[in-house]
Amino acid sequence: MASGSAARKPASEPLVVLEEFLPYRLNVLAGLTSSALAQIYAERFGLSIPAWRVIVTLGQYECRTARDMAPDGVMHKSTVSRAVSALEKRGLVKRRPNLDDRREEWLALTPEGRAIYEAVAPEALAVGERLLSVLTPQEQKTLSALIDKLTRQARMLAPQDAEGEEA
Amino acid sequence: MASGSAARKPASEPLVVLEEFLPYRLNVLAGLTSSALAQIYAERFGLSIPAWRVIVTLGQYECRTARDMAPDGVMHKSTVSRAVSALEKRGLVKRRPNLDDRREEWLALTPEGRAIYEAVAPEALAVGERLLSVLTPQEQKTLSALIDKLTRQARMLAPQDAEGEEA
DNA sequence: TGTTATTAGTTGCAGTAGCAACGAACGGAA
DNA sequence: TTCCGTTCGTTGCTACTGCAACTAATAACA
Repeated sequence: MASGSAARKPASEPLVVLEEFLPYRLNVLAGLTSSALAQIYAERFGLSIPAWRVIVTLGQYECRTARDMAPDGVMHKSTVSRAVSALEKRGLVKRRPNLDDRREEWLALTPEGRAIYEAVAPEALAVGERLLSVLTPQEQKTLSALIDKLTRQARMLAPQDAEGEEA
Repeated sequence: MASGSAARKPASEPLVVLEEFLPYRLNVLAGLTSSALAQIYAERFGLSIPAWRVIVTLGQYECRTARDMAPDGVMHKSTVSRAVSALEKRGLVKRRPNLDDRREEWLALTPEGRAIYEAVAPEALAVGERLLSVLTPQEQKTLSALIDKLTRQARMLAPQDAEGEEA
């Protein structure tokens, strides 16, 4: 009886309280920040998340694809491959064969690609700063250290590399 | 010239350093923890992430679907709908019409569903604890508070609700 | 040298996500 | 009651993701 009030009443022994479960909370937070960022690079520049990462990486260095783009297994190599293809098709990235090792190819931003980079990057940074603005500088340092610790540990617990999905 | 050494050399003015960019790091961490968790509920129990969330929520309360399952826009309602359908088909969740409002339906775990819940939950918790084991209790408290702060802020910056994707 | 293992990158396939449109049911106001 | 706006939930469509299999090139070793 009293069917209505049973809805939110906890069951006898809730083994996991989702709202307190760290992986869940991390995923919610990561998803929200992604949404905030996606507004910028997706809606306004037509970039997917992998494409955005490629652009930023190439804006930072001038490196080669796949393994360099996902050195820690953050992106799957097929993901990188497709992102690069798309960017090349749009004329934002250029491939150049590596004569020393013809399995791989050097990637670099074209002038158009760099223009986009220089337009997106500051806005993305601004979002990051707006996010962090609720933390004191000290808290930001602490957070950074905690994330590093957890990431190291998570890397040990995860299959071997792999990433993606949510939880 | 010296083409090889240019690969990792930073460009003149790297506007964004991906490895230091908070949204990126959050996503990497969240992805890694998801992978660790997925090993359990996906490979061993055949549950998708949304299904896992539904199971846990129903193990915690005895609530109704969709809006209750995603009160903060963490999951899209279509995602919840499909997860529930799949779980119902497997006999892990049962629907019961809500006579007070026939738009919605009450959901509850079946005995089989609860059995799975009681098998998965402790293992998932263990993964969470193993993750947190690299932090002191004090650090865990701090982290929790920081995540809360950031989540609140991110919720303000994100479109309106929405979630998903990565970055 | 030849043989085998490893690595960079691509692509077919299948599963899954979100969006948007839809139907059904409710609530409020005239 | 009727009409309009809102909400719960489902479903078609499309796009994306990861996996696994594959090619091509290199490395390691006998």
